[in-house]
Amino acid sequence: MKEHAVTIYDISKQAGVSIATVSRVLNGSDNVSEATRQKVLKAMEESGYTPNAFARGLGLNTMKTIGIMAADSSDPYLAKGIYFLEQLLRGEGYDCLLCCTGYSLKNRIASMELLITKKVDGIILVGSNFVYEDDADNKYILDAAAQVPVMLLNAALDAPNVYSITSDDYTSMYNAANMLISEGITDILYFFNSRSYSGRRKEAGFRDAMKAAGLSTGDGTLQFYRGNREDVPAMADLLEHVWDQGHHFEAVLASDDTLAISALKFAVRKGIKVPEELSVIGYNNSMLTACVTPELSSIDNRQETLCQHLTATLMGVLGGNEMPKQTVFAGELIRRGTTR
Amino acid sequence: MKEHAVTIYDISKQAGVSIATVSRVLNGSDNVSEATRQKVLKAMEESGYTPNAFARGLGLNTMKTIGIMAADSSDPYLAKGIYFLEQLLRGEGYDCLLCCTGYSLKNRIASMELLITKKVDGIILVGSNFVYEDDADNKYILDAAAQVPVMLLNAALDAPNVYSITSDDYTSMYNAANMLISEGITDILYFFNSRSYSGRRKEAGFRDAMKAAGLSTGDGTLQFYRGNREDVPAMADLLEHVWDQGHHFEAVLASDDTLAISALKFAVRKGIKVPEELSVIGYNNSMLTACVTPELSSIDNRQETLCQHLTATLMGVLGGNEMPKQTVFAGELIRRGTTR
DNA sequence: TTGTAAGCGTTATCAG
DNA sequence: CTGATAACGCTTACAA
Repeated sequence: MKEHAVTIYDISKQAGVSIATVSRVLNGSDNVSEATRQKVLKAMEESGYTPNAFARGLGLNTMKTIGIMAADSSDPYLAKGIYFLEQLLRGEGYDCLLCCTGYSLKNRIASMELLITKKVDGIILVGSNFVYEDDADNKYILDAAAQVPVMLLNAALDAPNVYSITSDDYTSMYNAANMLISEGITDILYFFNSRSYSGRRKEAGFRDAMKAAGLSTGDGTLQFYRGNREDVPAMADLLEHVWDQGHHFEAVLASDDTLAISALKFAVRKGIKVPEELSVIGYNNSMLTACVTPELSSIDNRQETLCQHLTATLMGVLGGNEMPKQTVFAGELIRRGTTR
Repeated sequence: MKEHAVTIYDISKQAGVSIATVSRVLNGSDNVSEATRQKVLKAMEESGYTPNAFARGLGLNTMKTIGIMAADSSDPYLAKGIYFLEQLLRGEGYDCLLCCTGYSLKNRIASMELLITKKVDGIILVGSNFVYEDDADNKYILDAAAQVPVMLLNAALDAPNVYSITSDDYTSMYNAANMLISEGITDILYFFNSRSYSGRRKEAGFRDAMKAAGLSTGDGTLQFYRGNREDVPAMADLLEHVWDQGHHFEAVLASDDTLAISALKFAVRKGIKVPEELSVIGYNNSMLTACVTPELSSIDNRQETLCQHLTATLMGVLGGNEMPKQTVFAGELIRRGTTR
């Protein structure tokens, strides 16, 4: 199982040329006569030669690899992003080194260093939770950016060699709240589970829409869920608790489809009719929207578009071009059965 | 941004020792006096030295990387597997190169070769869809196994240097069907969307349970869904169509949670009560089970356990130990609200 | 305990 | 168009 691997020397011998020539045909150089090229190609074919990626990496100082970091690659939303990115990058000839970092900063710093050590050509941070509120905590991003370009999917940070691609979460949430308000709904519960960069943008959008309509956002209008991100029943419990405390609401505007799904579960428990008595809007427009009845209205943040743009930008940067530091795409509310 | 990288030579000079010594402290060799070790460590610290991974890879012929292949890393079930594996492998000091191959054999062969070319230390195929019914189609796995160990998560293939870790899908499905039958349910619809290795095992389990009970599995008892794996409404359409054709059923036994969810959607459309008039059982025990009301009964195939075992086995193989070629774990039906 | 020097398999720079 | 030959940065016998 470990025969002596065939190298460029073997090929050069077998084809009766120098290793330089072999290397040339390997890299598609023009300066090779068709005759020799064929000789070399034939030798490669016959001996089943595969160039050694490490040696090549050493020479070229790259192995065409991009590091992808995500808190949890099984989170449906992040998983989609990773999937799109992997496909796109592969199309550009790059492989992806995946790093699931969890949510602890310490872990993230370690992962970042590891990727740098492995000499990836660029790093993509998938998910807004990588950008912290406290600037000091974002130092690890700047440090990495000193070595390789860092791309932020769904988060923004203004720093040298970091590029941000985001959906306009603020406006999306503002518009969604506004739509509810324009239907005469005033008791809106804002349900969220993250204070990440985009989490804060969303929240601001909601608050501003309420303020613009002269509505209060006091006492329990915003509910933060801090438990497990997959535990839908626990989320429903929280809503039930709020309701039982006497805080009734006519709509739930959630920062995530999972939270919105839990509102539906809550409604069933309480016998509240959706959407007649309760409107529900989620975020991310994930496959979960189709899993429930009625189907969930949700804000689509155009992940695939963001990923395409991110990849194109990264390729531009790696190609030595000047690229836009921040790009923002508009989101869109997809209306389904949980809104009137 | 591209200062001449600091190498082992710089350190050796700065510490006043040879590069061999530097290399020794780098690799934690015993044969270094504490005094010199400190000198070297200090030099490294001061100059912010990071060993070049490519050079090291060239010398050691490994970069401690495992290739992970999956059809679609955003499929919730596969995503979970990838997540567990990545965590476990990182714990062992390995990084993961992710390859989303889709379902076409051609693509898979290419991805496989690519991973081999990049000189990964092992390859993990996540998902039973990598093992085809026609043995000739599995040649790409054997070819890869000639170079590096290949691990199969949830699929089995008997070949040199390939190791299979599976859940006993046959028995799980057999038992689930049996449970329904023992409750007096005879009109069971088996709803599936894959003819992969584990897909075939599940189907066989269902068929055998029916046969053992003297029940027929003719005319439409098994329904194959061939559309998009996320399109729940389309799945519900199929069930509705079957029902409207006059084939009524008292239970849906699904090969996947998504399919089971669609049965719930179908039931709501038709006003059929679950579980009183219709029992539903899914497979994978994913987070989807908690998203619906009533919550979905589902078969847990112990992904995390499988992943742990897979990782341990792979580490054993890489360590040169003899390891079991095939391991089977039992699954378990988690009963929730969609079964009586 | 430490140093010298020979790889590891490419790429790239020069001459020819 | 082609061939020597020097990097690339590290590991590892083999000497000392």
